Formats: sequence, structure tokens, C-alpha cells
Amino acid sequence: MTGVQPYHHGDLRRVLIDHAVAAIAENGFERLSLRDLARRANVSHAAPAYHFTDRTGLLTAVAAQGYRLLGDELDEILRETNSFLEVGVGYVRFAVAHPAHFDVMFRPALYRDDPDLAEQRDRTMAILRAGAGTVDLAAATGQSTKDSEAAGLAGWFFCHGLVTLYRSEVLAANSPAELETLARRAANVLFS
Amino acid sequence: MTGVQPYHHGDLRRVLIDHAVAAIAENGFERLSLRDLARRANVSHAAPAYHFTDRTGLLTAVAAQGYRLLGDELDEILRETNSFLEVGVGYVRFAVAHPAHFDVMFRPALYRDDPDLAEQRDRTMAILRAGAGTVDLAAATGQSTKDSEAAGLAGWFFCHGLVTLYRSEVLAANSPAELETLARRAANVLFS
DNA sequence: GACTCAATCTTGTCACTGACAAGATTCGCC
DNA sequence: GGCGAATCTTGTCAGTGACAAGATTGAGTC
Repeated sequence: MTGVQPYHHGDLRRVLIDHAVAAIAENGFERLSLRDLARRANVSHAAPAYHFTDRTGLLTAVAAQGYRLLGDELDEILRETNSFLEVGVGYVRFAVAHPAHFDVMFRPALYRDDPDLAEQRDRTMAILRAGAGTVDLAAATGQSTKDSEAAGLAGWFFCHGLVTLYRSEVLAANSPAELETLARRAANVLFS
Repeated sequence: MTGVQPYHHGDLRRVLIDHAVAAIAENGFERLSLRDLARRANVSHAAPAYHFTDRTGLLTAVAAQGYRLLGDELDEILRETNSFLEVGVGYVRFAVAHPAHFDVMFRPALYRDDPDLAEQRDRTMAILRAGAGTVDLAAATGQSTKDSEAAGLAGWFFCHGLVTLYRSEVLAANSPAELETLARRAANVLFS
């Protein structure tokens, strides 16, 4: 016997978010159930509402955590490599490694305005924009390219489309390895 | 008085799909309710089940219709212009004009295998691949580009990422006009 | 050590939903 | 006019999100 559960869980908020991320990765956010999360955490069906108010609040927390994780990763990559190409690789890797976060982050109808989320999102977007400034497509294409912000956007669109379509299962690639092969082929056309 | 509704609706399947598309465009597929659709169509709450079996069946029908619509549009564009650039424009325009279809189509977890859907999807993907063959990036970039399939993929990734991010409301663009401006700037970097 | 108050969790309830079963109505066809 | 299939209705059940009210616990204070 492990004894009865203590009335105060102690770390319920974090545990619920972790279970939510796992559940979303398994079944998609559309099948996410607060009561199922409560069961997984061995608390009553109304316990989640205390920490998140409602379903939207939970997804808001997931999105904020996602932006924080992505921001941290991209920030580190950019500081270490100063390469927007590597930022793009990190972006794709994040989407594959954290599908639940990625899904929720880019579906703002699922969550609501929140100071923490807004801060993390703006920080992450700023990193993407700053990274764009490091792009030197002119050297690659042999043409003058003054619009470095647009170059960064173009790279972002490419990466986002690539990984979104991969996860939609409409590409020939069905594994991260095949995804990388396909990404290299397509990127060579644009950036070589 | 408009009189009682006839027992047989006559065109219920089509009407339900239309209402579903409208409802998804308004509130997203996650809030789509079969009973709400039944109310909109003035039929009993179980009527939709006859035509679609369940919620998944309804979304399967929506996805199939979406692939059919997109395939028709892209086919016409390709035959008339023979330009993959115009196919890309049509792709983006479709996503903006038919957000409900677009959302469901690229979320295969929402629907199931279906002969009609598979046929329409494969046809549409074939058009995208055929269009890729018309790309002549070599002339644009001044480099030899034998991998025309990869060029088509790259263009697809760009368009898909562009419109997906636009609809995620994380871009500076907040209207189709601003989207076009942004798209031109980004595309100029890659394709000029 | 007891009092107090806020934080945290539980129990109970309600309307809504998807799925299913069984029955009613109507259409097409012979 | 009769029969079977197609189409729709009624009734029901378990599961869900939201809300209200109450129970338990922890932290600080005297």
C-alpha cells in the first residue's frame, strides 16, 4: 500500500501541463479532456479548473511553455552559431520534437491573451527577426539582397511549411531522416 | 406559416456539409457540433449520423470536398497559365478563401481513409507535382537546377508556410492585401 | 499551541455532446 | 396497392466542461 494521496498534491499545475502535452501528442488537442487529465494525476475532476480556470486556460499555459521552449532553443542556437540556417534547422527540430506545443502555439483560437504568453511569443519572434538579419543571400545567389527581413521571412515560411506538411503526412517523407533528406533537396534549390 | 417540414429533407447531406464548413470557418473544427448542424438544418439530432455515421465521417466528407475544390482550381490554373508560380498563388488564395476546408484537409487525424477522399487527394498532389516540372529556377537564379521536383517542393513549402502562418496571426500581415505584399517581398528574395 | 485566512482540492450538479438502438415515415418500383 | 429500401425521428446512455459550494491543509501570528 502506498497510502492515501495527500490533500495537497504539491505540484499539480506542472503535472497537469505535462500530462496535457503527452495527451495532445497522442490524440491531438481536439480530444484533450480535463477530466482525463485529472484521472491521470489522481485528483478530482474539478481540480484542473483551480489552476487553469478552464480548458482554454490550460491550452494557454501549454502555448506559453511552447514559446518559452522554442525561444530558449533558438536563442542558444543563434548565440552559438550566428547562423540563420541553423536557426531554421532548430525550428524544424523543435516542431518534430514537441508536436503538441507546436500545434497549440500556432492555433491562437485555442488560447487567450495572457501576459506570460505574450512575452514569450514576442521574445521568440524577435529572435526569428534578429536571425533574419544575419542572412546573406546575396553571397549565395550572386544578387544584391538588401531586404534581409524578407529573407528571414522567406526562410521561416520554408521551414514552417516543410514541417507542417511533414506532420500532415502528405509528404513522401515518413521519418525524421527522410524529412532531412527532403529538406536538403528542397533547400538546395533555393539557397545554393 | 410556412407549413411543416417534409419528412424527407431532399438534400440533407449537401446542406449539412455546407453548414459544417460555415461552422468550422466561424469557430474552428474543434467546436463543430453535429447537434448544432442538425439544428441549423431543422432536422433531428440523429439525422447527420445517417449520412456520415459519425463526426469523423462528416469531416472526411469535408476534406474530400476540399481536395476536390483545390484540385479543380489548380488544374484549371495550370492548364491556362502553365506557370507553377500561378499555381502557388492559387494555392494561397484557396487557403484564404476556404479556411475550413484547408484546416481539415491538412489534419488527417480528423478524418479516415475513404476512396473518394484518396482519389481527390492523389489527384491534387499529382497536379502539384506536375506543376513542379514547369519550374525553371535555373533561368531565374543563373544556376543549373536539375531537381525540378525539389524546386516544386520548395515552392510548395514556401506557400504552405506563408499561408499557415498568416492564418495563425503571427505575421505582421492582417489582411489579404498585406499578405500579398509580404508574400511578394519574401518571394522576391528567393525567386528573383 | 491555538487562531485565522488564503491556497488548494473535493463533491455535487447542470446542460450539452456523440454514439447507438429502435421505430416511424416516405419513396421508388413492381 | 403492396413491398423493401432509403431517410429521418425519438429515446437513451456515458462522457464532458463549467460552475457552485464545501472540505482540507499550510503558513503566518499571537
